[in-house]
Amino acid sequence: MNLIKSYKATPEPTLRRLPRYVHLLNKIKADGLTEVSSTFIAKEMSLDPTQVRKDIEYTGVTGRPKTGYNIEQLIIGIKGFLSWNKINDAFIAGVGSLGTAMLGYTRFKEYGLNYVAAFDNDQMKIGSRVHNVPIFSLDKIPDLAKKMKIKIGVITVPAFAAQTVANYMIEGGIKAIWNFAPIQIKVPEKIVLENAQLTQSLAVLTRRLFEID
Amino acid sequence: MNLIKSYKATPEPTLRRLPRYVHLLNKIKADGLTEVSSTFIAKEMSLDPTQVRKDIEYTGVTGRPKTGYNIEQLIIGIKGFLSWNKINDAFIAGVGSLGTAMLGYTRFKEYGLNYVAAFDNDQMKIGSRVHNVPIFSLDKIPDLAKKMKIKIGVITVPAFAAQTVANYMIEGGIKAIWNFAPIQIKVPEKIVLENAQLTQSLAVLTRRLFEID
DNA sequence: ATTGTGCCGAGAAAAGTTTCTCGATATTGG
DNA sequence: CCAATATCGAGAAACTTTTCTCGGCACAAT
Repeated sequence: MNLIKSYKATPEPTLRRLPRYVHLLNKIKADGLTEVSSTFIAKEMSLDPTQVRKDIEYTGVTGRPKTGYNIEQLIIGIKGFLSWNKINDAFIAGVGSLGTAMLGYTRFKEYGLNYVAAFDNDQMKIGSRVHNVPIFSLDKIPDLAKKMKIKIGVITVPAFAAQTVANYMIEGGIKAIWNFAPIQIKVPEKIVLENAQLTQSLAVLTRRLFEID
Repeated sequence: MNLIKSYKATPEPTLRRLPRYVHLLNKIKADGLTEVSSTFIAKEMSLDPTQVRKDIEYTGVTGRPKTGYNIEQLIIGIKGFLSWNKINDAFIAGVGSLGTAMLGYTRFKEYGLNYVAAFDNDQMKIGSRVHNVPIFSLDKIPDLAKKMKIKIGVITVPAFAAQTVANYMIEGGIKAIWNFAPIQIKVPEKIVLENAQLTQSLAVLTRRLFEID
């Protein structure tokens, strides 16, 4: 047993389910309910009730026999566990169609993500604003990231530019990279790299479609 | 690879890694290489070589001792396994910022995904085209899907409209739904539902960022 | 107050996934 | 040709995640 680690890393499947619980909870809260059971959540999401309870256990939220969990408390608990209850300032590199859509997606603030600066190599874009976020040249990333103590960097540039951008971010002290470019980025071990290529999800869809026949 | 094994459902983690192999393989193929080993792939992607071999085994592609896998053959094999080597016509419902970005993302054709029609409730949009794809009213989905024998439906409408759209798609005989709306959709058991909310990926990123401290 | 029911939470079991070990084999260099 | 080496692929082991089982508790109805 590792002494430094007081808690064990949360399983990735659990982390991927937690936001889906939040979505469901927001909805049933809007319907006027205040308490919810693992059984109910499981039925709504086609999961096993025990699995729901185990997932919730990771967040530290506790329920009560017979009644279940307090919805409000559960939402706050999950969001807190994911650091979504505070503002996480972030940089985004690449103001193409995906980058612009990301900047325009105001709901991200519900998840604590706040874009404070965007970066692109297009001279036409540099100096302007998209959805009220200023656009700078890509090579300004290291300096600005250091000054603003940014921890999260989002990469929405084309594949060929992704590694360069990632290097800029790491140089600027960014700790977590959300990579949307369809390429494998190399980062030092201590940097958190989350690949969010749509193709990953598409692969699950198209293969499962094939498997059901 | 025997016949029984090919009927066994592929693990989801494997399916999520396969597209990342394709991205890497495309890159090293462009660099001029023709053969690649599991060791090399593993190093590039920070994985275990055995895991890479097991993943590839699912696709049916075989390698040779000492040299490894033929890159071209491996790309074709993975794509074929994911049904990406043929055109999969799809509908997309919701022509907002995300839907528009999806329609503009021409690379999807590399993955076999071809949008043949888009749907929205905005009267201003209906009848026009976005990225050369015609836009129809949402309630036209069932009829058109039946006529065109569409199997894949993409949902990029706001949460409140997602279930209605999903019902239209199912009514139209669509077999696989790629849901980007931040809500849990209910579908019959035989329908493939893949949730692609960005928040899932964001949750992994923000929690891991917290855990490294 | 008592009983019945639904649910949480802990621990065990089962299933699934990743990693380890090793034999066989293709290729390279002496 | 032969030895050295890198790699695949199969099976076993280790690890992780999911599912099962059950004891205890809160609440509701009798």
